Amino acid sequence: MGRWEPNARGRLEEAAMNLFQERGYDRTTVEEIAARAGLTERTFFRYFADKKEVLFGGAGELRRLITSTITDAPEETSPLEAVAAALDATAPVFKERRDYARARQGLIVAHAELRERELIKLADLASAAADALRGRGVTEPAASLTAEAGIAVFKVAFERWVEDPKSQDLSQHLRSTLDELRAVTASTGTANPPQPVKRAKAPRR
Amino acid sequence: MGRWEPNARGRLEEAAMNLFQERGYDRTTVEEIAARAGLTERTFFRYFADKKEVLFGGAGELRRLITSTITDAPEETSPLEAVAAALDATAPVFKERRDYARARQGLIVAHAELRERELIKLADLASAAADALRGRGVTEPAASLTAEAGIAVFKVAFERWVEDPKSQDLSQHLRSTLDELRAVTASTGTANPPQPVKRAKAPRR
DNA sequence: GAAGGTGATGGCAGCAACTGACATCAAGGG
DNA sequence: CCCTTGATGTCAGTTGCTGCCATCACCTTC
Repeated sequence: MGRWEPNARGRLEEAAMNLFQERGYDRTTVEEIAARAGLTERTFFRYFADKKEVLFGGAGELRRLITSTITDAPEETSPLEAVAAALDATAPVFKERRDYARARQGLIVAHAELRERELIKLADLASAAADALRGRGVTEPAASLTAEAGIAVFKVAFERWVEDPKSQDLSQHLRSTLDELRAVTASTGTANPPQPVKRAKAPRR
Repeated sequence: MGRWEPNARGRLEEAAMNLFQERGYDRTTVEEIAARAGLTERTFFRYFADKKEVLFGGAGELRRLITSTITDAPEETSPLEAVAAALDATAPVFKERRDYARARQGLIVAHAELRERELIKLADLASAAADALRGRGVTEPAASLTAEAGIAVFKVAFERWVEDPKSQDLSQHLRSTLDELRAVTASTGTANPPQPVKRAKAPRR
């Protein structure tokens, strides 16, 4: 297959992660990553579309997990429950690599460019979930909304999980956050006329 | 103030938008933008952190609008309602520039880098909304979740508004989408006492 | 009204991310 | 043993972006 050692992609990912932690993300050059992996810069860009992408290798796996979980859910499962089950299905992936996930998240929150990439990956997961819901017959406004709401739950729950000093399970965070979403949306809902809110004055920031 | 013509920032934004539509985003160079605005590349980067940012000049205004609307909402207003009012407060901003908003959105959906930027701007709005909610005494899991859910509503509603051939108001889209969110989250819960859900459907489309 | 300060702009050099075109090498098949 | 194939290397070039310093317009101040 390859020319030299196998698993070039994995070597690049590992070299990148190590270098990012040693010198920081932006003081690490792609050439250095490639060199540590025993490859060249050009080869790096054959495996990853750009420098950021080397930190998001698992996105495809998550997408498949979510899609299949929603698709395979029992027919009577409600859309939101199906999405919740899909998010829960991803929990083990993170549980096994909690340290890696933490280190990675530390990098992401510290670099706006990486946060952007993370957000588009999450949006992609939402899109995949919406597709899967439509495959179950959920009609359009509801499908996208349920998927987006699910991702919102995931974002909040994941953040709390990473910050959680005691290793409470991600699944538990997901469940309680979902309950919180239900509570927050269930309250004084007027399905009909949301009266125009009178704003006081110009933003005095 | 300036050296020559005033409003360098505005000239750069306009030149950029025009060039993006003429040649496309990635076949337009920053040097060309600056030249059309009668400036140099170096000056462009004094006004905008990077090439993408020239399309997101209004973000600060939106942020202030959302923050002040939530802060100034009557005390008895529920968190979700306050967020909904804040989103609604942004509608006029888009209404006045519907054509610009459409053209801009066309560029954004066509370029992943711009979608990333848009997502982080939305996340920033969510963060601002969460801050404002906390300022009203909303405790933490709820504040972030309500803000994120609100942004999810905004994303879906805005998308539908842009695609809407007949110019239905963004406010209307926001309202119906919020109702849809309530409907979708209200159904068969887990920990919560699931109340029998009888809900009129939001406008089906 | 001449001197000096200030803020915006230009000019230039340079780095690093990324790309296209082409050469080269390892491995397997016929 | 040659030839195909896929992964890798090499090289040149573009572009986004930054640091540093000079320059210019405008304003203040004496």
